[in-house]
Amino acid sequence: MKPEPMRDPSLNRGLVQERVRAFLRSKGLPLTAARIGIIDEVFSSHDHFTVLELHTRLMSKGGGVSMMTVYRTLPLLVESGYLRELEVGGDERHYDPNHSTSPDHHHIHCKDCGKLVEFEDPCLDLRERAMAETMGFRADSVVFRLEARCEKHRLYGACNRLELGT
Amino acid sequence: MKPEPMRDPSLNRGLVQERVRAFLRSKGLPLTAARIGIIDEVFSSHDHFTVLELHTRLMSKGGGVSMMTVYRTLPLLVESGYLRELEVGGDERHYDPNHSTSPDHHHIHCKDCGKLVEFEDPCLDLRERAMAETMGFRADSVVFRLEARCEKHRLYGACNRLELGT
DNA sequence: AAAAAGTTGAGAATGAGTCTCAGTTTGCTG
DNA sequence: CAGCAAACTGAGACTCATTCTCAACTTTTT
Repeated sequence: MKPEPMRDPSLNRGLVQERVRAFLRSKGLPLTAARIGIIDEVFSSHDHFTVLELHTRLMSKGGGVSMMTVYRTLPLLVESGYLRELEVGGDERHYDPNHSTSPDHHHIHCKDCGKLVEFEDPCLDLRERAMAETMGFRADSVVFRLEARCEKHRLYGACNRLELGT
Repeated sequence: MKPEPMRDPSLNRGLVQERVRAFLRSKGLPLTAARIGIIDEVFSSHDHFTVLELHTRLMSKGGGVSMMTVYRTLPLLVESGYLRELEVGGDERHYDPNHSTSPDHHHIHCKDCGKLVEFEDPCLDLRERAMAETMGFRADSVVFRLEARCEKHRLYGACNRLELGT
C-alpha cells in the first residue's frame, strides 16, 4: 500500500486560479492582463519560485510584465490565501503555490545545497496549533522550518510522512 | 511552586566569553582589541540584537569598532557555537547570545509588534531531532520558528514550558 | 626588533526591493 | 459605444543592509 502523494492533484490548478481571480474581484481590484498572466503562471505548477524566477518564466512565455508589477502582485496572491511567502534565509523572497492544496506542509532548507524540501508531519501540526492557542496567537500564519545541513546526498530520501510513535 | 527561569544565570557570561576567546585561539586567529570588545559586549547580556544595535552599544561604551568589523566578527562567534543567527523575516540580521546556556529554545516572532519571544518545548525538540535524523540531516542547526500574528497584547503570557499531554 | 601574516576601516559597490510619476488600462455609467 | 474616474503599469531613481577593496595598521612569530 503506497503512501498517498502529498498533494491531491485532483484539486486542479484551474480552480485555484479562478478562486484567486474571484478574490481580486471581491476586493474591487481590476483584473488586468498583467495580473491574469501572473496568476496563471504562478498556479500553473507546484514549484517554489523566487520573484526573479517567476519573472523569467513570464518573459519566456511572452507575458511581458515588469519586475515591479510582479513585486506588486505577489502580495495580493498571498493575501488571497492561495500563495505562501516562504521565509528562507537570504536576500531573495521565496514563494510556494501549494498553500491551498496542502496547507499544513512544512519545509526543510539545506544551507549547503540550498534545496527546499517539503514534508508533512501531523504531530508537529497539532503541537503548533496547541502552542499558538496557548500563547494567544492567531494560528493563521504559523510557519515551521527545519534549517539544517544535510550530509551530501542522503537528503533526498524519506522526506514525506514520518511514521514516528505518538 | 514557580516555574524555573528559562536560562540558568549561574552559567555565567564570563565563562562563555572565555570559551569564545579560546575558540578563536584554537583557530589560530589573532585576539585583537576589536574582537575582544565585540565578544565582551555580545555576551554581556542575554538580549537579542541586530548588527546596528550591537554597533551602537559598542560605540556608546567607547569601544570604537566599525560596522565592517562587526559584520566580519559575528560569523566567527556563530561558528564558535555560542552565538546563534536568527532568521527573522526582514532586512536585518538578528543574533541571539543564549545559544550555549539554553540551546534548545525556539522563537515566536510576531509580525504585528515585531517582538521576538523565546520559549521551550521538549516535545518539539524530540520531534525535531527524530525528523532530522530520519531525513539524514545533521541536527546541528535545526531551527524552529513560530511565525504568527498575536492578538494585541494577549501575547505576553504563558510563553514558557507548555504542559500539554504528549 | 623586523618580517610575515592577518586585521581594520573608509568609501565604493552590490543587489533585492521600494518609490515616483507620467502614461495607459480597466470597469462604470449614460 | 463614448467618456471618465479610479486604478494599474513600468522606467528609472532611490534605499539600505551587506559585501568588497585596498592601503594602513596590529599581532604574532622568528
